[in-house]
Amino acid sequence: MNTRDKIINIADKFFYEKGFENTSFADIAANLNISRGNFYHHFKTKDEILDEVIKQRLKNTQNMVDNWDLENENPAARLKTFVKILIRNQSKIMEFGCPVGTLCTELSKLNHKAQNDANELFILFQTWMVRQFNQIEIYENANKHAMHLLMRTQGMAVIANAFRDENFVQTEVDNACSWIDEIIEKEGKNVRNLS
Amino acid sequence: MNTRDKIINIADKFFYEKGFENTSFADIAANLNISRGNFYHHFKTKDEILDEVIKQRLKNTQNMVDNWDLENENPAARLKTFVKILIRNQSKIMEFGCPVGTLCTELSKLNHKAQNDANELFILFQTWMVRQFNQIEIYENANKHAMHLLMRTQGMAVIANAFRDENFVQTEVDNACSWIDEIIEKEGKNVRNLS
DNA sequence: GCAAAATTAGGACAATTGTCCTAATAATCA
DNA sequence: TGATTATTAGGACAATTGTCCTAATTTTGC
Repeated sequence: MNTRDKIINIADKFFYEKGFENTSFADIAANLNISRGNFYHHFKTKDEILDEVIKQRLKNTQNMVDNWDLENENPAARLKTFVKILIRNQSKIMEFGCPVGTLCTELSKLNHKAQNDANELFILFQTWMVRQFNQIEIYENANKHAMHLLMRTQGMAVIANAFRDENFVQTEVDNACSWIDEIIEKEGKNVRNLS
Repeated sequence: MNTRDKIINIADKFFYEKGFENTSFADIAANLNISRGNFYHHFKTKDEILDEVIKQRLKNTQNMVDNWDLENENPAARLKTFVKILIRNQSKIMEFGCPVGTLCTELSKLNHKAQNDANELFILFQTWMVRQFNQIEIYENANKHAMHLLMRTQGMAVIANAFRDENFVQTEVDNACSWIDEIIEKEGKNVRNLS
């Protein structure tokens, strides 16, 4: 891997674990055993690194949801796979929160110009979930349901991070999965796309 | 108001709006027209200011929920008053997120020693909500329900902050209020404390 | 194998950070 | 009033920040 990509990867990790503002060039340089001056050849500013980190996250996230489409037979299972991300990444989320939510929250406080770019990560999930609801012919409330699931996962991540309670996460993931079943039972129409 | 209290108040505001790390002594001093060196007489460290800010928030929050107890006739109305904080503080929450959630999130990334103190703000709400559920003789699931409502308000705040969508907030507050009604209808027993 | 380009190291830079000192001023109380 | 205490201003301090320069080194392409 070239130095540029190494910088992006470590920055991605540190921005998540320590926060953007609280991660310095020195932190990244020390971790990669490169000199601080070396950065300027690859990135003109720290903000430019952030831009690339967000771009990479967007790409990785898109790949992830694309795989969810392939790996699951129906929209219900896909939506549950989304919710269960809280279980799969449980330890990291309990330690550092949601990578998307905490970044957006921080950039909002910093009034940072990359706010909109970071929000695209949310919008990616939102758009993908709307499509899942549409596939079972839920159209009118598709966006509301997508936002609701987005809201729940963010709430779970914040509380999981503060309380560090595994049982809470499991309970709320189960709740959210039940909610998905209920909504589909009530509003879902396209039976071919249901299990 | 004395200088010490002025410092705490402005720090409280700035820690919320700009974040703890991103608020400097210089910011506070400039806003109060006092010299930077003056701080040391009142607080030995920045962390000490944070401690006082959290103490003040705990006191104010306790007063707030105490008033909710007096102003509402039954637990259902009280719990809804809690949820509707998202409406009452809508513009601030859309701009800066939830004061409790964003502080806990930031302190977690900073691995700051005041994490547990900040979490007490969450616990205050949790404890208060458990008491509301207990009053209508919901005991077994009281804590799960309290955590659920805490989770929902945090999720709403994160999404409201990122999307800045008033309709979303209104819709989800309504959803949460409906959820309260449903739970009470299913599990509530003490009819004297119901409307 | 040599010239051009890409990459890196090392450090200078001005600005800002939290902390802490000293001296001046204001308030308090006998 | 005069002495003591509380409060404040102003700046020093070492450390750290992001930025940017130059010179050395490595890689690349002919």
